[in-house]
Amino acid sequence: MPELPEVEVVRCSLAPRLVGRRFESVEVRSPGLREPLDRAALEGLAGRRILALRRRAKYLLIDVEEGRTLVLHLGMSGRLTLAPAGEPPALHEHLAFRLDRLDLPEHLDAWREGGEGWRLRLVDPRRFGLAFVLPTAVLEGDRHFAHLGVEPLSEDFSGAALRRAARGRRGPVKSFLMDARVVVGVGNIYASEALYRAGIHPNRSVARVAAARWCRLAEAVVAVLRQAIAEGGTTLNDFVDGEGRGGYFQVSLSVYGREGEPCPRCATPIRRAVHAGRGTFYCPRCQR
DNA sequence: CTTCGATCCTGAAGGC
DNA sequence: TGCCTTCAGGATCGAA
Repeated sequence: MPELPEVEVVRCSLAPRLVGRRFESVEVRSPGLREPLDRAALEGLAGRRILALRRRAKYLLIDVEEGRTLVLHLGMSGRLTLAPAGEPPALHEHLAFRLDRLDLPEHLDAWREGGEGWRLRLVDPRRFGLAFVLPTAVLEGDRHFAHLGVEPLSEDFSGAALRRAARGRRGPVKSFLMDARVVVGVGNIYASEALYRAGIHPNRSVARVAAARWCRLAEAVVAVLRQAIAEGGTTLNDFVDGEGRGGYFQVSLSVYGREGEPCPRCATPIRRAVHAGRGTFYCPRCQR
């Protein structure tokens, strides 16, 4: 489900409601997701105040007091949302973090609704997600992060950076764009969309992409990701932000999921192919 | 070293 | 209506 824009949308929606509060208690309701859950480490977050919400690649990072960071990954089907503390657990609710209550004037205290406070919960039917705790200071050295490439919305990302990373490599440019060692956060939806915007055929070998086209591709990646964030992410099936609201970018998708529909630019029917087992959508006329 | 395919899991959708 | 197959936004591992 979530690629970079969706994780960013979750982060932005939750940050104002989480930063400054404490995890009052932590409930670990499943033995594991993609990896076993460290019950003691997660429960050890109880009582700590939330300092910041950050993102690295598709990981959401929740920094808490005393130098710890809760790392969450939503996998394919994960949802991270707020719910009233008294609401019964959802199906596949693997983690629940009960939040403390802010001492606000009553007319400002939305948290007072229901009288029981709120909880942050991770629901993930397919259990492809991750949840673990790391010391904040050594986060980047962890095996989940050590190999990751450049952030596409950072200043370090450019056509030149892509071209450099492509040196000595082969294979289709679509697989290259989805390789987290090259650039992070670009998943199956936005890889198709960025290649369409750049006019590059997904099957083109990385060895045959000219310098100017690497620049167009980098610009297309940034434009697609920024627009998707602005539109609240892509809700194809089940993506929602921290408040349970869906996104709108699915309306703006040019090719993804549109096999047989006319290309927005030239009306040629959109085609579907498969790269590394994943569906790829493209216009055979606009993309070369 | 890279690249590809299989794999973890549930649920939605489509064919019959 | 119901049963069966196929496919899905990610990331890792082993094989070649």
